[in-house]
Amino acid sequence: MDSNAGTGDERYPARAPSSRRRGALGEEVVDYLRNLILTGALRPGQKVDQEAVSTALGVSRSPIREALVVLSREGLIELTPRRGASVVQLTREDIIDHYALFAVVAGRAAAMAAESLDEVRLAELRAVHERFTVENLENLENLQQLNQAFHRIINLAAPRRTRWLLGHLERSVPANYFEFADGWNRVAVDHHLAILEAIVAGDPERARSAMEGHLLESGRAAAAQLDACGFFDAGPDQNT
Amino acid sequence: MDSNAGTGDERYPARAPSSRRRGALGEEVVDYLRNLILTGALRPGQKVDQEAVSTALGVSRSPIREALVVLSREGLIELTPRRGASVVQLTREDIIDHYALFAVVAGRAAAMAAESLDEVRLAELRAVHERFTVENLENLENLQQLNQAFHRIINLAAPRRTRWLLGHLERSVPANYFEFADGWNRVAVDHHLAILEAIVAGDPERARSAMEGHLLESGRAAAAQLDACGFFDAGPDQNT
DNA sequence: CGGATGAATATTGTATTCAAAATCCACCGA
DNA sequence: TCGGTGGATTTTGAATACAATATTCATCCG
Repeated sequence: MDSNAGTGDERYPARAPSSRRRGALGEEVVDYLRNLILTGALRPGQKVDQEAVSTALGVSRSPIREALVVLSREGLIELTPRRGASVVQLTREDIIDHYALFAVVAGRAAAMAAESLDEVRLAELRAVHERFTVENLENLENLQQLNQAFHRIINLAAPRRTRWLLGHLERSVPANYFEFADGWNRVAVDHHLAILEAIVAGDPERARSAMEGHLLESGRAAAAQLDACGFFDAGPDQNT
Repeated sequence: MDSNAGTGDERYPARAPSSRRRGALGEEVVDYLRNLILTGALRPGQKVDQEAVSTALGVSRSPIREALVVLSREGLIELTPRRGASVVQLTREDIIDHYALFAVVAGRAAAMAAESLDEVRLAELRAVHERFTVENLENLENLQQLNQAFHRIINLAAPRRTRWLLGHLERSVPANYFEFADGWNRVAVDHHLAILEAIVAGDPERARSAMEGHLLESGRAAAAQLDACGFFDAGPDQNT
């Protein structure tokens, strides 16, 4: 079977202890596992072995368990008492639904932005959009950052709880990993422009529907991407 | 006085080890702490002492820590590395905002219910509403259960991710503890009726707006109740 | 030959221990 | 008197230890 008998496990790529300060080890593990799940490295249905993750990251099981609890709350893994954690099978419907939720919540934020953004923020928004427009389409890293910046400025107009929820919705879905492949950014630029104009015009309803449309489209795009990657059809791994 | 003299801490009421099976101690603690926070027993800003909770519940600190992580994700406490957990100060705006989010998400569920509920579910919904209408107004326990049942049936029409989010939104807010005081149930009955009729009529948009209106009103009612209880104005406790 | 049985093993959930950091407090000097 | 300083104490975050439950696998019985 395995050559690295006992400790190593190639399902869980090892990682340097990381420079992150003590006190956030749990968060570290959350990010690590979330990545593995959302990129498909951990197949749906597959069991998450605490010991294996522990040795892979070189930390004890305590932070691992913390991370598993968090991820179960995010809906990425299922935690069955005494039987451990297993990766949840995300379906196409889940993704579409998730983006639909994202749409209504972000729509709310956009509407508020149209009502309350001051000139400074508007200028920032314009600037970010401008850079987004001219950015080299190959530079995915940058595109993602600019996209996030655009949305973050808008979300600032929303009250605390809404911002909090948007943060959660943003993190717990494969989006970022695939969204900008293909010609999606072309479309996104148009969408962003429509949103920007509605906000500048101070028209809450138009901003809302522009944002909603944008995210519903994003959902379809993400689902298509994931589909192409075989994210869905690869049936649940039976190493339960 | 408590038997555990010396170690006991009256801020954290002791509790029987509970019959809950091993494997869910963390959840137990989550519920325990959430109750203390949402009922105002733990004041905003107050630090949560792991050791005290641990001895109060008679469990080790491991499940306590798990619970704290969960509650921080729910936005009820703030977790600062190396400095522990403290109760978040929920403002009136937070409550209103929270219900507004609840409104748009539940509105989505209601719209879907109007489109897809079958006769069996509709009958259930009618039955629950009927009981809700005639229930003795003094019996808060029952009213809450019927209210939840009503909403649960509707939410069943929504896809998985939406149901998941609704569950979270429902739990992490003081609502249940105060919502039905005063004459609120009178109003709720009317709202529910409007929602029910829209769903029966198969009119998604009407169902959505009825549900949204209901929850926005609920938010105002909850905020008013909490206000009357001094939930907001009692400034942050400085036992940081 | 197939399925039940039960000991051996592995993995989990919880408790306990340990080291680092933060907090507290008495003492000192200005 | 007041504020700063240094060490004792407390409290946290992580590692380890331990007990209970699941899982595995070889054996036995039909």
